[in-house]
Amino acid sequence: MRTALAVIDRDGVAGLTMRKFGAELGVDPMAVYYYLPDKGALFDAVVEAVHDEVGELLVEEGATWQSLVWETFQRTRRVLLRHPHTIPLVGTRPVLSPRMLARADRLIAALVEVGLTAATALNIVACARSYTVGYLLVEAGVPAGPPVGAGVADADVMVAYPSLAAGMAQGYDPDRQFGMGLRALLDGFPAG
Amino acid sequence: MRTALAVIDRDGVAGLTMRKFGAELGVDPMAVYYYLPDKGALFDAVVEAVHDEVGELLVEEGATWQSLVWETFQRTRRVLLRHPHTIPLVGTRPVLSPRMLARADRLIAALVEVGLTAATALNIVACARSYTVGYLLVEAGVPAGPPVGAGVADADVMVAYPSLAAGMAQGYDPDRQFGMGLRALLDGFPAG
DNA sequence: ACCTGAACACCGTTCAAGT
DNA sequence: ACCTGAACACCGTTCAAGT
Repeated sequence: MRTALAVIDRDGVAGLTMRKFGAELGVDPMAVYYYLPDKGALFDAVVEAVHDEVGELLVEEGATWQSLVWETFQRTRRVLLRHPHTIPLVGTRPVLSPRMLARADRLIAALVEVGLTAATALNIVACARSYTVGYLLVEAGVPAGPPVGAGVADADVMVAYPSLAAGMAQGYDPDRQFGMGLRALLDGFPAG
Repeated sequence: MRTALAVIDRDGVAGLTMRKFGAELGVDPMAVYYYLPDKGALFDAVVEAVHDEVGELLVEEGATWQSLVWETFQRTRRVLLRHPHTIPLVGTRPVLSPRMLARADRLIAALVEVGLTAATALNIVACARSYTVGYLLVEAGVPAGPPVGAGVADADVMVAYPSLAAGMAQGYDPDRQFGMGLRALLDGFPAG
């Protein structure tokens, strides 16, 4: 699976071919089908490998549910930025493997331990996860299918779309913007 | 483009083939290339058609920035639920057409009119959009590539993952959960 | 048990040719 | 200007066959 992830990082998800994957493993392309039922299983394995890279939080003294959720999804973002081609896969393929479920279970358990109900914890995690994946998709996601055509020149934006231009005037800081949204989501939740 | 969207709604994005698209139009499959440079352009046109369906808000007396953003993304969700196969496309292909930019510009302008700075308006819209797309991706998104394998039976979840099971005990209401997260995002934003 | 290789039914895209 | 059809270089997957 490290091989599959490496191929995706290098060539994109369209570049991960059953044939190429076999070749990369130094094996007949079709040998892969002995271990994996189809290409979807290969994708799911890659998604799981990415989640493994996020790893698990250890709950420190004085942790709050806000700090746990914040740290979890900041880490998630950092990992996804290292594997931008996998973002559509991660957002799109619900992997329900035992390892994945166990990890989710431990996160919910940790949040319950610091005072949340299980139902609230699940709500917050689901929303924060949606926000994170959605944000990464537009921040760093590589378009599905062929590349997108050229956009619009900056000068055009300034004159034709004044409000947009005004909003963008002081630049765009993804780190800061992602953090603002995640912070807002946590601060605004009727949970504490 | 209505034809292309209809094909995607029926057969999924993998089912929208340049060849099938031509056939559906009653024309030689390759005739499409006279009008569109490649398949990416076809995807972008579909994304634009979906955004057109969301339409535009009219700003009523007494509107706040919260009510405008709320209404915008509730509508976006409703439209995406009608075209679930397009969600990965919408989340993934940044269409910067004049029509799209003009619509974004008018939304920002409306938010400035009710008291936000342009920069803040852009931040909020970007975050709310990320949240919405991310949420829909897991709520209704159809996995990229081949279908995902079978998950885990409910009974297994109960015994092996107790915290997860406790959180899910009172059921899952996507409408309510989506609304909670969007509300939290708006309430928590340091903007008012 | 594990791998091979031919074959099937497709793709997106190019390009010379038609009207 | 607009459309056709053959061709190219690929795909994922199946399956009989090898060791």
